[in-house]
Amino acid sequence: MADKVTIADVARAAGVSRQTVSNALNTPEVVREETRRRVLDVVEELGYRVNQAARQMRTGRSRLIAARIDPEQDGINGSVGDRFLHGLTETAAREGYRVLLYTADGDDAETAAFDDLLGAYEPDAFVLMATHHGDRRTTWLAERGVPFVTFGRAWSDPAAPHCWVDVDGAAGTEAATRHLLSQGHRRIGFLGWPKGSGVGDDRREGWRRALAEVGLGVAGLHRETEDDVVPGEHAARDLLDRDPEITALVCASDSLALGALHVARAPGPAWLAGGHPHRPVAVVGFDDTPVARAIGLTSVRQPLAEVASSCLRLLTHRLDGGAGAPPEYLLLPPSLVVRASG
Amino acid sequence: MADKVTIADVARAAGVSRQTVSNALNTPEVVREETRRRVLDVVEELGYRVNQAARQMRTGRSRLIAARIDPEQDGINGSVGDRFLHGLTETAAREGYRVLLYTADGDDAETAAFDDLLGAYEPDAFVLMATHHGDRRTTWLAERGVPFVTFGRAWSDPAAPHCWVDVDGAAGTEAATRHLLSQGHRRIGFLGWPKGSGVGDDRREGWRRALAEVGLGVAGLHRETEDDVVPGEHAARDLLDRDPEITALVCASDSLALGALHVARAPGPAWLAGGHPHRPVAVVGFDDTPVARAIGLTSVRQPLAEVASSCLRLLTHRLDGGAGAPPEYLLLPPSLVVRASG
DNA sequence: GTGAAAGCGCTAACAA
DNA sequence: TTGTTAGCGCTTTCAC
Repeated sequence: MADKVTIADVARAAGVSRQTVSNALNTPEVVREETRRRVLDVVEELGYRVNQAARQMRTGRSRLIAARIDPEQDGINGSVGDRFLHGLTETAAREGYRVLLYTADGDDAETAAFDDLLGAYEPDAFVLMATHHGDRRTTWLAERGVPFVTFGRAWSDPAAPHCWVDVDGAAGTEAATRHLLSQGHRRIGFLGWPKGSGVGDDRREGWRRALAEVGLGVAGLHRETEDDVVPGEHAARDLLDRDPEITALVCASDSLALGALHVARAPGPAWLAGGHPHRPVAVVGFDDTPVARAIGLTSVRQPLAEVASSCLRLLTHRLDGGAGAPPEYLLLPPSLVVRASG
Repeated sequence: MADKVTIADVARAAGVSRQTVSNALNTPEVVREETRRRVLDVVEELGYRVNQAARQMRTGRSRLIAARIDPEQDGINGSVGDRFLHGLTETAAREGYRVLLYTADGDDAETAAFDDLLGAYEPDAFVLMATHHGDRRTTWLAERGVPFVTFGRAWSDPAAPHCWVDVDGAAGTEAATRHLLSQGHRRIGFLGWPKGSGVGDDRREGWRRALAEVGLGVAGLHRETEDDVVPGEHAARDLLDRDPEITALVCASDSLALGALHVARAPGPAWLAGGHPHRPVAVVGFDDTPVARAIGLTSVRQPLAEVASSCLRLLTHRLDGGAGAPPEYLLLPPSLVVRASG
């Protein structure tokens, strides 16, 4: 283990007091240029680094940001969270923060994790993913005045009572639908999640809007189901069977889109488990997961690195600057990645 | 922010000294049963949690384990690291540790990250992934006496100079090859990475072994290439074009396997970008990524949750118990997930 | 079995 | 502009 260099060692070597070293590092403008240089040189030379634990005891700030790592659900959508986490870790490091991981299954388990973490490691803030209606996590944190941002808007309270960053899902499905319209498709279905989920309703809305813009209705053109491959396949089959005119499907996720592809391709490739010959139908997914890339699925891509850096920016702004300022929020545009499937 | 409950609050409420509270929590056997009960009741009641920063200052232990989060490479293989990280976080929490994330691009950047982290947050240990020949990270840590485990054996020094957990890749490809043999395939090719990578050579060896066991040679039956879809496709085409008798391919990764599938299926599904009609060939991948599941690719699965928990067990054993004990290591068996592709 | 004292490394407040 | 003092919450040491 490398021998620990403390602020006292630096002070001694530079011939100043410990406090001056601290000032040179944390409040440089208060130290004379020459002194500052000398101190920083010694810091460099000795390889001194401030000890977080000691600093935390004094300042009450840990420079730790806590984030949950999801169990991969179906493994397809899971990649979204992982890309986000990566972006968060990178941006955080640049701002002098580190990401602390935790797991939790459900809102209540997660608030319990908050409690644990705050008691022990005292993270300065939390970054939450996948906000939803009636999210108990945000109220728990807000009640206790713990700083946090969410990836996902404040669905329950659109008046934005907390910081959030989100991607405009409706704009994504709208772009997807317009793309299909421009390809000549006139009867375009939608595969989504049961009503009541903010994200799902938002994505359906974009599709509806794009059709409405060209005077098309949506009656009988959509199905709602659980977000997984097999349910997606069933829903797609049902939809296509009942309406022979449908030539394209917009899906709320790549999982659903993959299910749709199982029935939408003619002839279905035999090795695509459960594939049944059907008529050719264009399919667009959502999230641009590795699976979409692998199978040539057109998909709506979320700018996850940008979402992550924005989350961190809002957070540091709040942490380092005005804690009293009104919460900020940010809606980022997605992009459409066009591939062979549509 | 929840008001902080300190050990002094607990001591006061329980009518004992601070020290007794500390003992009741950390050295229960030294406190009288009755006192211990009373203290623990108050701890519960007040929601007291030891402050890590303060404890760390005293003990020098942070109960933090640092691990790298990878940028998703091609997005396919990336899922391995993410599943591993998840397992690590879950097991760590059960053992009273938390996972601290960092990113780094290359060995040298990673050792720089070690230096930063050790100076500032003082993680108790590191968990490294993807060890390789001449790994500068392990020597850096070993030289400084920093505890660590690796997911991936000590390739450079098989005498096991450090703790590691790995999956028996050769056993995986051997099982895959045997499976294909049992299906009647007699001429089975291999798609892998350039020689010299520990993992790649290991996986090729399993295939070779399985063929040797039934008296088959490997001359002209393998290709080495970069671990990505397009190179995999080219290599597969080359191999299949030159040897018309090959009816099955074992691949060192799902990325390569996906590339192979682009040429191995007849007729290639049109929406699989770049697909060219070819004769039908069975394909087996490695890692059982979400992509494998999505496209029905038979693949070798690594028990990542078990790898993660084993890593943590070796680590805590070393951390809490004998730091002087010889390094332990563990080779876990993979399993074959059979799907439509082979 | 329990309590008092000391100090880990740092920085806020104040004094020089 | 620089130095001194104090104390964050905890546990190790030693006295009782």
